[in-house]
Amino acid sequence: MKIDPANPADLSVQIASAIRDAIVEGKLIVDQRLPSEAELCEQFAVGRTTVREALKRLAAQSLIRTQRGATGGAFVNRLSFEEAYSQQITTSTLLLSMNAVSFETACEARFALERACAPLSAKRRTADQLATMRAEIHRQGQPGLTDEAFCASDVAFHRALVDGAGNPVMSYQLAGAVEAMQPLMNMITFTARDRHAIIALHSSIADALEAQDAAALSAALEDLETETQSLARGLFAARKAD
Amino acid sequence: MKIDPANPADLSVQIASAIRDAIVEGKLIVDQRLPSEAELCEQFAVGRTTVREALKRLAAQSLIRTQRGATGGAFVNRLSFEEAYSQQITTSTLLLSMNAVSFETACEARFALERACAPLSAKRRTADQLATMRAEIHRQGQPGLTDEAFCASDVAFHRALVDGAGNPVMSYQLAGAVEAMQPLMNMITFTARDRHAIIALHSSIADALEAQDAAALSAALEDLETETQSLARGLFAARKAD
DNA sequence: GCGTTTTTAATGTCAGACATTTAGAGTTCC
DNA sequence: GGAACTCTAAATGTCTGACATTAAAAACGC
Repeated sequence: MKIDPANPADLSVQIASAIRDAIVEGKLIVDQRLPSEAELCEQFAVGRTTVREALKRLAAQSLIRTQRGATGGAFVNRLSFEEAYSQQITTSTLLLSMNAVSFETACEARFALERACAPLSAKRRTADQLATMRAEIHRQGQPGLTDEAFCASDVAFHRALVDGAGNPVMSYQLAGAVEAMQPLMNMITFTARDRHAIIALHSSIADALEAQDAAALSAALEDLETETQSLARGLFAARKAD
Repeated sequence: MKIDPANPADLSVQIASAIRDAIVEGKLIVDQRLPSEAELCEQFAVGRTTVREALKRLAAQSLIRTQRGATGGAFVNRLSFEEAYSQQITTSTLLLSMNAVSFETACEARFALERACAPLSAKRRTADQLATMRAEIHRQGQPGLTDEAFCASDVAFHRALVDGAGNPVMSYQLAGAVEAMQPLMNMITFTARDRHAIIALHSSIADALEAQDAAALSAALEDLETETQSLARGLFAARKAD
């Protein structure tokens, strides 16, 4: 691992990058301890500040964790699905909000991806996941529920559907797509009639899943997308007219 | 934005977290300049080192960028799809390699997600994307190609397919799934016969895409998954027998 | 006016000190 | 001998002050 002092890029960036590469390439393996800050200073011939800033960069990406104390130090972190989920969700959410992605585009992507797990979810969904979905449907029907709570429940419902595929990689990839929709959905105000329509479609989805009928599930998801898109279109058109 | 000095968590983590929340909640908007390091020191009543480490954490997640010079400082960064792609790819790759995800699981997720864009790609693929895919197919057929180069070309082929859906959100979500497969695929040694079979399936995919036939595209993708899975199963079984 | 130079306000890096945490070795007391 | 306690050492976390570097803006000279 070497850095180039003549490189115009910040030293801490170069050091972080060198260590990251070592991790990605498997030269540093999970739970292995990195040299102490003092040793890294010597190795790269830089001050401690610089080394520390490099380590903070890696810590921010969950690539390493640090521990204080006598046997402490920086260790290569096993990136858990949990950590990766939450990072993905923040990134996806910001990506959508900062790039003015249209509701239509985001919605299309989300439903396309959800339909991808339909066959697997139909085959593998557990009773537990089904119960979660039914519970969320029930919650969505309660009077006095705020729009925000309704959307949150919607997200929970869809996450259960995705998790039903029983494939952690897929759950991870879709977490971002599903959760990042919430702020967009929150922009919508749902009338009682809108909610009723959505709840009915959610019920069809749950029914199809219970019957393990992949075709019905896909169809129901498609209907839900159509409904959601037309709902949004109507609302944005009305708002524009104001 | 406040921090709690009594909190056992590191101050720099708390500060980073406070600023991140402000960005996510929209209190700090894109391209807005953050207070200078000195001002942040005062505001949070901590040393400059601490503030700087917090800023480095945010920079590592591409939430801010810094600029030196008189009018410099830290600015809220517009998270571009490009940046998000590459972050997603590193994270996905590490996630798979560190959690001993089986080839089967990863492969299933990837193909399920790719089938999700089949209908859209069939509708929207550009001539350019089709040409890229044909070019990659041609490369894959060249003799003397290393296994690694073959896999890289495979990834390029599939990315073109995904991009064909013309939905940046979907491309972003799938980038991780497609690219993270490469290291796993690299573990496989392809016989000439294997390559021939894969190239034939790639051609069917390109043909279906050219004809804008969504059903044929889905079927071809399914065949490719079956082929890939059986190829891997055969190889792992053989290796185990050794 | 238009180059050139100087100033200035930032971030980047360094060195040294002290605070805090934690494991483990050592010690004491039953 | 074992349990509780103390001490020590090694590591990260934080603070301070200094200097280097960068880049824009202001001042200057012509």
